[in-house]
Amino acid sequence: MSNSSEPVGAPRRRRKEARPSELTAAALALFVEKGFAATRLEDVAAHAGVSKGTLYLYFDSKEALFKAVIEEGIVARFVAAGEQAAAFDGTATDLLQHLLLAWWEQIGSTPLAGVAKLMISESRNFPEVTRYYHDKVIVRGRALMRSVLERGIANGEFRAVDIDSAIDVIFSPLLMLVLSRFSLAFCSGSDDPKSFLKKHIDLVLRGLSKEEAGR
Amino acid sequence: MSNSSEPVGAPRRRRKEARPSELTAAALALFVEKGFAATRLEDVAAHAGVSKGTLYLYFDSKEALFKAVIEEGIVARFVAAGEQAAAFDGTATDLLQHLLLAWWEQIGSTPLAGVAKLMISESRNFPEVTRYYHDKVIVRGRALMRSVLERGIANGEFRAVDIDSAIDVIFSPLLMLVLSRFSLAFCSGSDDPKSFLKKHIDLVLRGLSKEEAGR
Amino acid sequence: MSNSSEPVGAPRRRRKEARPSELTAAALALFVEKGFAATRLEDVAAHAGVSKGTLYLYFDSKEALFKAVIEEGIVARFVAAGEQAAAFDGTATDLLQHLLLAWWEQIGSTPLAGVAKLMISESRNFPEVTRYYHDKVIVRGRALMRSVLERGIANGEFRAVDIDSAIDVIFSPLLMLVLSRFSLAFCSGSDDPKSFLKKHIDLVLRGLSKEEAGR
Amino acid sequence: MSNSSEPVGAPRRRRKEARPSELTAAALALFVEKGFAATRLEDVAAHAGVSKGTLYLYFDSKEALFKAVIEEGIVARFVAAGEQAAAFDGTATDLLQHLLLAWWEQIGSTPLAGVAKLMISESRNFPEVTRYYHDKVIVRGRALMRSVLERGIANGEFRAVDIDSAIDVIFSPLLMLVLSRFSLAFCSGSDDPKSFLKKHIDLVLRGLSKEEAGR
DNA sequence: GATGAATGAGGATTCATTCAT
DNA sequence: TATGAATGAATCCTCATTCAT
Repeated sequence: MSNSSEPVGAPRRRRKEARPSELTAAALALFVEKGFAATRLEDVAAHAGVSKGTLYLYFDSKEALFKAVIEEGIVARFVAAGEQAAAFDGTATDLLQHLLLAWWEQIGSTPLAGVAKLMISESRNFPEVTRYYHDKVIVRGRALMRSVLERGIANGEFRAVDIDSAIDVIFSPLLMLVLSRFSLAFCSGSDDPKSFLKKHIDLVLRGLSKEEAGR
Repeated sequence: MSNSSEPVGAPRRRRKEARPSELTAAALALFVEKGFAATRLEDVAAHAGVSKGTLYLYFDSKEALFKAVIEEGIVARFVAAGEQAAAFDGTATDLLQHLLLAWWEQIGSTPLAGVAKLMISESRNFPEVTRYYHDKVIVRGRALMRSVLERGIANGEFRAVDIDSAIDVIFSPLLMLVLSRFSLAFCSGSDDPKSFLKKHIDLVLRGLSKEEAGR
Repeated sequence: MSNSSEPVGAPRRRRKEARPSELTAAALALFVEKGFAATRLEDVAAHAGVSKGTLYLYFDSKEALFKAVIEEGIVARFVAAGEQAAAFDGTATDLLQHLLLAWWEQIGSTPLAGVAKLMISESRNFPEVTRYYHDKVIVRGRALMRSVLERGIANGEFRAVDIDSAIDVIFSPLLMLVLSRFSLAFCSGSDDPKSFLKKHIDLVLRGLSKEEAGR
Repeated sequence: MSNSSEPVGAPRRRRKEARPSELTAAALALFVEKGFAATRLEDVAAHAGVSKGTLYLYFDSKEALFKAVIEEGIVARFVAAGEQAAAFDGTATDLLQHLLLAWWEQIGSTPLAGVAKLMISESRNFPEVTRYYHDKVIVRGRALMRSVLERGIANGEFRAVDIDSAIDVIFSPLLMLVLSRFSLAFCSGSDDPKSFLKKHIDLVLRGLSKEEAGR
C-alpha cells in the first residue's frame, strides 16, 4: 500500500517536506478502512513508518489530520480537470468520455477514491469539512459536467435533456464503483470496474446522442 | 473490532421476544448519525429512555446491538416484498412501479433507510454482518428485481435489455437518495425526493418499454 | 492520612454521597505535596481507594477537581467563624485570641491549611479560582479581623493603630506556620507550632494593648 | 521526580563558565509563573531565544536546570551581603535598615525574588535542593540578621528581645511582599511595596529601640 | 427486570530527551 | 555550538462492560 520509492534502509529523519502527504496517505487508507473514530493514530503513524508523536509535528489533532486528508490533492486535481476541459478541442462526446476515463485513472482507481467513501461515512461528524467537500468537489464536479452537456447540446451533439437529471445518471454509477471498492458491492460492476465504466459511458452517450434515436 | 464468534443468523441466546425495538431504533439513529465507533451506548440508552445497564439485558455487547440493528425489520420487510411480488397480478410495469414506491414508503423515507448508509460506513469493520446484509438484502433485492424484469421481457412489456445493467440503473438512484438523506447530497434529488423518484421511475420505464422506441 | 472510620473490608460501592469529599481530601493532600501539574489523577484515585474512572463520575476534569478542592469546606468554615465572631460576648482581646486559636484548631493544624499553600503555588495558573479564593477567604478574613480590631479600639481595649498594618502583622505569622508545615521552614516556629502561635498572640495583644504601653 | 544522584553543590561537569544566565533567567521566570512541572522546556528555550536542544548543551535535564536556577546568583549575592555586613561601620540600626533596603533593591524587587516563591512551591518535590536553599539562604539569612541584632543589643541600641522571634517578625513581611508579587496578595502592601517596606522597617526599629519605650 | 456506581483497558495528546546534521 | 525533527513514555480522559442493589 505504501509506495516506497525510497531505499528500504534509508534513514527516517529529515523528511519534513515529504512527511505530510505520507501521513495523509496513511491516514486516508485507515480512515476509509475503519472509519475516523475507529482508527488509532498509532496505527496511522506505524503505517507511515513514523512514531506516534511525529504526527503531531504536522497536524494539531486527529481532526486536523482528517481535514488535511480531505483537502490533500482534491483541490489540485479538480483544478487540473477543469483546465483540461476548458482547453479541450474535440467534441463534447469525446470530452465526456475523456473526463470519465480520466476520473477513473486519476481518482476512481486510486486510493483517492476513498475520500468519497470517507465523506459519506463521516459527513455528519464534520459539517464544516462536509461543506468544504461539497463546495469544492460536488458543486465543481457537477458544474464541469454541466458545461460539457451544455456544450454538447448547443452544438447539436446531444439531445436537449434535463441537465441535472443527466448529471445524476452520469455520476451515480461512479459512486457505485467507489462504494464497491471500499464498501459494499451494490452493483454488478465490482468484478471488472473498467468494463463496467465503459459500458456505462457507452450507455450514457447513446442515451444523449441525437442520432439514431431509435437505437 | 469484528471478532464475531457466533454467526449472525444464529438464534439469539435470550429474550429474543422481549427485546424492545425501541433500543434498536435508538441505536440505528445514532449509529447512522455518528457511526458505530463514535456512538456511545450511554447515548443510545438515553435516546431510548432507559439506563445504560438495561441495554445489556437485551444485547450482549455493542457489536451484538449492531447486528440486531441490521437484522431488525430488514428480513421481515424483504420477505413481505417478495411475497407481494410473487402474488402480484398486474403487469410487470405496474409491479416495478409498485415495488419502487413501496420501497420508498416503507424503507426509503423511514429511518430504516439509514441501515444502508450504516452498512456503507461500517462494512469493513463487520465482514460477517456485511455478508449477511449482502445475502439478505442486496442479493435478494436484485433477485426480486431480476424476476420482475424477466417477467416483463417474457411477456413482451420490456425490451430484452441486459438485466444486470438495468438493475444497476434502477437501484443506483435509490442509493443516491439514501445518501442524500443521511450523508452528502451528491445528486440533485435531495430537495424533493418523491418527485425525484417518480421522475426516475418514469425514465426507467420509458427506457425499458418496447413501445415507442423512437421516443 | 486517610481517616478511615469505616470497617476495612467494607464494600467500596454505593458511596455516592460521601465520595466527593473523600476525593477532594485525597486530591488536596497530593496537590499540596506535589503541585497540581505533578499530581497524577491515578494517584489521587488510589489515595481515595477508588479507580481512575471514578474520579470522572464526580469531577469533569482535573481542573474541576482543583476548583472543588479549593471550594470544599472553605466557605462553610468561614461562615462559621464569622457567626462566632458576631455572636461573641467577651472582650475584643478574648475574641482575637479565640479566633487565632480556633483557626489553628480547625484549619491551621489540619490538612485544610494546605489550601493556602496550594493557592500560593497555583494562583497564577488559575486566575479565576484565585479571585474566588481572594474574595471568599482573604477579603473575608481581613474583614473579620478588621471588625475585631475596630471593636477593640472603639471600646478602649486597643490603641488606635493602623488597622491594615495590624492585620498584616497578625496574619503573616499564620502564613509562616502554614508554609512551615507544607513547604520550607522560613521561621523558627516549625518545631512547636502551638507555642509559636501563643507567643505570637501574646506579642500581638501586648502590642495592641492600651495599658502598660511602656512595658 | 526528585531522583537526584549528585549533590547540588557538586561541581557541574561541563561548561560551567559558558552557561548562559539567559537560560536560567528565562527558566526562573517561567518556573515561578507556572511551576516546575507545568513549564515546558520549549517555552524556556523560546523565552531565551534559543532552540530546545540548546538547553541540553548546558543542562543535563530539566531538574538540573531547576537546580541551576536556584543556585544562580543566590550564593553570590548572599556572600556579598555578608561581607557588607561584616565591614559595616555604622550603628546596628543603620545596618538593619540598610540590609532590608538592599534586599529589596537587589532581590525583593527583582525577578530573583521569584526564587523564594519557587522554593515554596517546589520544596517537596526537590528535597535536596530544598536543603541546599535552606542552608545557603535561610540559615545564612537568619544568621546575618542574628549578628545584627546581637550587635545592636550588645552596644545598647536594641532591647534584649528574643532574637529568633525578632527575626521571624522581621522576615515574615518580606515573604509577604514576595508572595504578593508572584502569588496572592495576602497583605495590604501589594500596591506600594516600597512604602510598605519602609513602614515595616520603621515599626521594627521602634519595637527594638531601647529609647522612648513609652512611644 | 432495571438501575447507575464502579471499573480499567484503550487511545489522544504532551513533552522531556536524543541525535543526525 | 546550535538546531529541530523524531521519539515514546507518561498522563488525561473516555466508555464498554460489570454487578450489587
